[in-house]
Amino acid sequence: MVPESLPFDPIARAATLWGEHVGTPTVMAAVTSIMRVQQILQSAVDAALRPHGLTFARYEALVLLYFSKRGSLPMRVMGQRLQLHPTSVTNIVDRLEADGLVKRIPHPTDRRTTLVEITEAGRERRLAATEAVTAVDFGLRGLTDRQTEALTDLLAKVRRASGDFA
Amino acid sequence: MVPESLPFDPIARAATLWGEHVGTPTVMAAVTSIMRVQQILQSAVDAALRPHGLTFARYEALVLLYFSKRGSLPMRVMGQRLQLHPTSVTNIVDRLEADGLVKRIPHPTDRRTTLVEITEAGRERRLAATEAVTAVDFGLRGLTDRQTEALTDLLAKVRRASGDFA
DNA sequence: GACCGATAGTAGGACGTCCAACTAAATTTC
DNA sequence: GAAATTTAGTTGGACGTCCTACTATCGGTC
Repeated sequence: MVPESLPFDPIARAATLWGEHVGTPTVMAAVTSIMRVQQILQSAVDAALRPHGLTFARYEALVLLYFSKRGSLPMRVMGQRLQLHPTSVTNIVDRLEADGLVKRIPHPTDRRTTLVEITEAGRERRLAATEAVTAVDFGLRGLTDRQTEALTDLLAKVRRASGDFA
Repeated sequence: MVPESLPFDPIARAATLWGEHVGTPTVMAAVTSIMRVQQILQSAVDAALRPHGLTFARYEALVLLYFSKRGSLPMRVMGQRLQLHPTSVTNIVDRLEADGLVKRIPHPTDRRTTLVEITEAGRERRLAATEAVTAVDFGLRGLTDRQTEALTDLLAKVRRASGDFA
């Protein structure tokens, strides 16, 4: 989440904080930009979802379950797909369940495993929320399709160099 | 913060979650990549700072104060420079003060204002922490200098289109 | 000089994320 | 087949972020 108002030039932040003091200025500018853009995106999506009583994290979980074959997944798998710590999954499922959007059901054969199943209310909520998310252009309208692809490619290089895509 | 292990291909996440269901696939791939890279960077910096008893947020605050002219700033200004909600500044300063790295002092003329001043211990901590942060290459070694600049430029376009750089 | 809106900061609460430690169950090892 | 190891999930605590609501103070207006 980011403050609603941004009463200054964020570029000044990078200069003030990093300048030539820490690391390569070029690198730090990129780091700061990524941090900032992520904030912007997160904020935009959360704002769109708030009227629907969802956060981005919970929306992602709902979408994940919706598009799963059986409408249910083990919590462990949810954590893998959403790149979340097991405790974060517990937290999110707790809240979704409290809202009646999903429910926990025991795994038929593995008693360690808990399946999370999307409810009918959850399906309806996802539909409404998706309309809101679709209406957000994610502030990426500043880029052409080719530039968007270029951005993704550059970020993919970073991820690869960081051992992502394990 | 991000889980230490990432036992799957994050690209699959974008496909699973978004596919052609929400928005333009190209755009969503970029969004997902930004979210992910931010996670990676945040995680790398936090890991480097943990041995020094700092988080990235607190480190930023410390650096900001260190490079200020008088070694002190009003909390309001800190919030502007760091793009943080006033309550987040309160939180961070609380913790830094508890560690003896900064201290609150009253503003000489405006009694509403609280100045936050870096202590000697704070200066020493910043130095040690900066060495740790400098050693992190932020996973951007996957890019050449030119590519890093290209990345920053693309992100700047996004920020501009989103009304950043107010 | 007395209001009254704007400003600085804090308190309390929600949320998402992590880690460490724990329980329960399955799997592997011997 | 019993013991050790691994795996699934939860609990409790820390942290950072936000929002709403509040107090204290400043400044401008009348």
